[in-house]
Amino acid sequence: MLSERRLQVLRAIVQDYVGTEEPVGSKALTERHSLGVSPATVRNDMAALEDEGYIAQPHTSAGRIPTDKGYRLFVDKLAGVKPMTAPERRAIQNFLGGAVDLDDVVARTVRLLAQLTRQVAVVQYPSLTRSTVRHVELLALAPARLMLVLITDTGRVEQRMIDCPAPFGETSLADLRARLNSRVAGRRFADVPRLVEDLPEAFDAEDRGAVAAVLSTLLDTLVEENEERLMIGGTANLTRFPHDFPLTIRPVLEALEEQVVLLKLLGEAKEPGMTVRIGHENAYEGLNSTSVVSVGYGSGGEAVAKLGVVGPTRMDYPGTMGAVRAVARYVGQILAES
Amino acid sequence: MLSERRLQVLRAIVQDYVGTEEPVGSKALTERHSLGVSPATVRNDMAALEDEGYIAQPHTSAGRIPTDKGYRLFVDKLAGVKPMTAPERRAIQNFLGGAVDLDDVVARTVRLLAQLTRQVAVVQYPSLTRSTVRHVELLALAPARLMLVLITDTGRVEQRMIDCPAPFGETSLADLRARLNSRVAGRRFADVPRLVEDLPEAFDAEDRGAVAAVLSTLLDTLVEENEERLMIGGTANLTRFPHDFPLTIRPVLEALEEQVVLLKLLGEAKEPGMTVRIGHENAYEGLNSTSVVSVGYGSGGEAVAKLGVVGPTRMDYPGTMGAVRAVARYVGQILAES
DNA sequence: CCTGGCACTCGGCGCATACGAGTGCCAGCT
DNA sequence: AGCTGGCACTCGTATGCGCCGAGTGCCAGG
Repeated sequence: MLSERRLQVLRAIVQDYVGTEEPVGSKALTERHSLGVSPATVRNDMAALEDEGYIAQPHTSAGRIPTDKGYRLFVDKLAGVKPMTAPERRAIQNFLGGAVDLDDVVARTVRLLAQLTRQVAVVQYPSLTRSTVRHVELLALAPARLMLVLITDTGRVEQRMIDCPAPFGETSLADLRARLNSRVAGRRFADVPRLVEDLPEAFDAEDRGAVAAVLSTLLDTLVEENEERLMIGGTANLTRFPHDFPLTIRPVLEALEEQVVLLKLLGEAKEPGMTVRIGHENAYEGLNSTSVVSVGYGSGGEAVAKLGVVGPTRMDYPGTMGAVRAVARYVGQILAES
Repeated sequence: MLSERRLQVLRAIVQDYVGTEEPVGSKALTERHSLGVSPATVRNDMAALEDEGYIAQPHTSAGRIPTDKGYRLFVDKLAGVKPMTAPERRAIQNFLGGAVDLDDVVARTVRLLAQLTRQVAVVQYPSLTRSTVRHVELLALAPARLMLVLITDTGRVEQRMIDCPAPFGETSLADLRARLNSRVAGRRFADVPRLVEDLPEAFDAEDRGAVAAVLSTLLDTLVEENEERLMIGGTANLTRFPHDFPLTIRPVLEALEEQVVLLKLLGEAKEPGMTVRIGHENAYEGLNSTSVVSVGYGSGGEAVAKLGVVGPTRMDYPGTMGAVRAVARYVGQILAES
């Protein structure tokens, strides 16, 4: 176990390194933080911390920088989450409150997160599976061609074309529309398959084919849309670190284009709280020198999607986590209102 | 006027520079291109070209690189558009043909363009104003609360909430829905305002308020959606040029985040053909060392939106233009079919 | 267990040098 | 008149060298 002072030394190293972006030495530490001991003592502590793998020196005769393990300890034990100030909260609320539709909410959230953290922001669109159905609409575009429109409580709209095996009368259509809505409106997507199971039985034989087509399209839509969409912003922030730069930026941009990678990344965060993945903790190789801070957000008590930021492992964790948490909360509020 | 040979020299310089990314000297030119004259002669020609402003040297005693003006001449007079090969065309068609909905079409188009050109691709969503209405749907979510869903012939769907001044009966709603559709279905968005102008008159006084609310929301939607959306991809390609890099990449990423800038950029291309904006021809300062190749695309004969790529001025213009044109064509086809 | 002192390491920086690609110009040739 | 070979010149880049200083590890003493 590390002594209290050694933890403080680690904390000081992380803070200084994050601030200056340069390896930090024992002397600088004692000057900038009142540890109450001499540089020599700090040197001993640093040697110990290095033995334990919390810090490392880029080369002999240079200061120390935190390792992933060091950041991990810092995040878990040494740093809190820095709450947003009241004016910041107000600004967030105002900015998000001005959104006109779901796309706009997501777009604003991305911008906001990127600005607050000065890092790359990633926001997942509210997922279908965990939301509920607000309305299902069926339109006859042609006698045997329907359009299915699905509206969620988060304001998302999905539409699909349906080619029916046989023409479908206007009254049957109205009937189906009414029955469908009475069964699924207000229900969770996950429950829909069970709820519509026996619907075809209520119809004449001649219409059953069409009803089945509609239902299968509806269920398909629910499944397909699990390949969820994301919005990304703040990539220009990647350029804030001019030196280590060409090495790290390339793979990060590539990762950001691979939505699959990103979705996995966000998806990994299973627990209700915030998740921080540091450096090599990220499964994807290109993100080995970045950290990902993510959290779920949702309209009710339940998370419907995730959002987060991607930045260098050398990031201001308390501040970033504070911003991420605050934004997630307010997006949740906005979604609940609309 | 420049002699024929001098034009060939310019063409050779552009080609070599694009290939090697290094200033090209007189000797290398005579070796790689059979110009039939000696380096000394080429030197004279290069001096002349430099006087005219078509090429420049980064520093004394270095080779020459084309200026924006040089590229301009190259694009206008010296280079054609390199057509795609048959296998490439097939690959494009297959890839785009697999799309399931409009979002997917746009997403695939972006990926494709980025891959083909190895540059940053920008695709504008098909615009509302130039497209036609496929269907307008009205849903009663509550007695005095409606949802308007607008479906375009390009498969785009827009929805809006409407709070009515007074409750709106189910029969009136069906009536309005039918009247609306009979008037605007199949018509161009631009014509909609004129077509619905007198609709309120067909309704009882008690319903007119609600009808007016619906119409005004509909018209708002048409206008608002002129703030059109874009999709971007291939930003990782920005890192293909490791040296001049930190300087150019930052402002480009910033520009790409400013949708307004991009929309303007694409919007500038008014003519039917392809537009190439080279370096300083771009109004936006951050893009002064990049070129933008853009073209309109659309389902019918008419362009409904634009797409293009952003890359360094030192790009393979014939190849890029070929790819952009081919992709635009096939996207148009796909949209027309669906 | 902390501290001051001391020898040592090693990366970064400045400077001087050498190299070579490329140029401009000129005199001569066709 | 235009092309060519030759030549002196420029200047950016690469290379090698030496210095400097931050930072370390270790040790002896408080």
